[in-house]
Amino acid sequence: MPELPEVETIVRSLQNPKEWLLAEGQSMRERPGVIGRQISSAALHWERTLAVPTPAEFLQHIAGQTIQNVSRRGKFIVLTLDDEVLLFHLRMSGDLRVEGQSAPVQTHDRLILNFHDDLRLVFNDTRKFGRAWLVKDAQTVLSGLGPEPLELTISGAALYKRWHASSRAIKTLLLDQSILAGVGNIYSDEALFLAGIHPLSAGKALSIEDCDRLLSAVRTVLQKGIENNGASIDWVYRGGDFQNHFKVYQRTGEACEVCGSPIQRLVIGQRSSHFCPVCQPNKY
DNA sequence: CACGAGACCTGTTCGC
DNA sequence: TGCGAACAGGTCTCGT
Repeated sequence: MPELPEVETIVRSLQNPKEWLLAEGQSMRERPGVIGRQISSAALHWERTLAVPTPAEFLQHIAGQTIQNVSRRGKFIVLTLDDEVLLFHLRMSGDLRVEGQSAPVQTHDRLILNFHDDLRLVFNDTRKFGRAWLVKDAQTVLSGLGPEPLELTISGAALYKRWHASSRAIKTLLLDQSILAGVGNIYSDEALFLAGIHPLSAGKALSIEDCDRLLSAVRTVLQKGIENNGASIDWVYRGGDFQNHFKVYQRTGEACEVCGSPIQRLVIGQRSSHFCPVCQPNKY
């Protein structure tokens, strides 16, 4: 499910500033945040959800800690606790929700954190790919990530250095989290369309201008995704609206909004890629 | 070392 | 209708 905009949406809902909720006309009871809440106990229903430490150590260490902050790095959700950091990666089907402890446990709930005040935080993950880490230093988990695409510290020229050094398809390079953190299959396809770049283009075939334009396009689609609370497809992840703004993703055979050509689908690096053969001329 | 294929999982949809 | 194949927001690991 989740790429940067979906993860950002979840993080914002977990931060849940009171004023924002009131502006939306929602009460704390309907969309409670987790900052400031103290964990009383935890339950682990699928052991492999926990990357580190062991279940016994986790259950012992987590009890009594208060959530001091919630943030995002790439596609990771970072909960800062008193003594340690709890990180989640939702992978394909993970989700986090906050609810009362009397709510029924759901089929794919994998990890539950109970708070002292009758609320709980639940990690639900149908496909069991998601992971949680409880560590002293978040960097042990996050150190391999490239820069945040929405931060202004990264430039097209810096990406050109990485991309131009590779003969791999730019579609694959966009998914490489060590080059740029947070872009996934939906937003890479949408960004390549916006930039007018064919997904099979080799990194080394891109000019600096191409890289500038592609970084701008990545930022544009990520921002639009965030503004629309992410994308909701199928049964996974609810509340987002960006699926109604896709130009190419999962639109195989439909007419390109710009030129009318049928959108095509290709498998690149074992991921499906959607593109307009006319607006994104092949230059690899 | 860089790259691609397979593995990890469950659920839905598509084609015969 | 039934049943297997294909496919799904991601990333590790292993072999070449």
